Amino acid sequence: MVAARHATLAPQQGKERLRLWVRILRVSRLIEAELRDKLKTEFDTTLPRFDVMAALYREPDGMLMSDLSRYLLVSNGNVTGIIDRLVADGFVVRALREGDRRTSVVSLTKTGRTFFSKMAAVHEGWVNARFADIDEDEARELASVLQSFRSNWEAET
Amino acid sequence: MVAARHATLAPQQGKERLRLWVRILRVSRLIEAELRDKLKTEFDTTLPRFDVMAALYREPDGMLMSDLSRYLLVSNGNVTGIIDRLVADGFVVRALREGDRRTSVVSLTKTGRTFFSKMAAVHEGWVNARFADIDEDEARELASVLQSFRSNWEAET
DNA sequence: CCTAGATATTTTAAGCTTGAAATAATTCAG
DNA sequence: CTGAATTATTTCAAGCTTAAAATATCTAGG
Repeated sequence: MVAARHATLAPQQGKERLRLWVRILRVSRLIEAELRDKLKTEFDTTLPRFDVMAALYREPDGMLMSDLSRYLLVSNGNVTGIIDRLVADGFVVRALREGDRRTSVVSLTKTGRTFFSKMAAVHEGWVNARFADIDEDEARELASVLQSFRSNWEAET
Repeated sequence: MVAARHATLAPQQGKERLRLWVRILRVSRLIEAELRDKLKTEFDTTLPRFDVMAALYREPDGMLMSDLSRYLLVSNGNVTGIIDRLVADGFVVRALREGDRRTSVVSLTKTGRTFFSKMAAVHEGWVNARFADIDEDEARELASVLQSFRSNWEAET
């Protein structure tokens, strides 16, 4: 009977975890869609640009292209294009780095910092409003589960 | 003093919720990246194609393009392209619908159903393996928080 | 019947994304 | 010192994605 129990129980657990994943994905897409829309209409920018600027905002001394792509979990070539456009718009500069001519350090311009800091404040408001229904304890616990999930991931990989 | 307390406490709460959002986003991107990679190497397909096929698999009688895009939370035009390629590969058919020549009903072909059902089983295994660290209770609670989050969303919107 | 508005879908242009190939520069074993 | 391997980035082709415009069809009011 053990085998039989396995046959019915294991799939059940599997479904539960699959369901969790589907819900994480759905919630994250819902919110992303809303943020994308708001960024577009209120700041005439995109989510990927916001993400890149957020990363650079945290590093006033700039980042290498490879640091950016690793941090944002996207490919190298992807970052190149986004940075190209941000440079064209005057929000970002590429600086040559003394001693290693392969790399360039990208960082926000003054204009970029000013623009992003305005955007970040509004963005935080949007997120707070969206998550207002989730109470503090739940938010904290949920965040901690996700955090440990990610730690395990990085330990395994 | 109440005002002063607000001034320090409210931002703190805000940060907590922002952090939660950032973590949801990160976990979902980590997993998506892994699934994309596995789908590519093991089934020579993509995540969007998988998503479309999953939706169609649940509806043997087929779906309208607009149902698909609403369900998947993506734009109309987006679905058109993915379906075009799935049709070209013989996984999906468009059927004219009697009585309304604007619409077409898309559904999986026999080949498509067979292919997807193999893929789905393996996919479920990947997700289970990934979420193995999260225990059942946590998974259930997390899923329920996300579910009610989404319900609230849909009620508000 | 006719046409104005609504509905379903496709097309388009611009930007995002990936993985792989190409370029360029650095490092290090011999 | 040299050249083979490594590292950092860009380029490329294909596919994904969106919002907006274009098509095509349907529905209803007059």
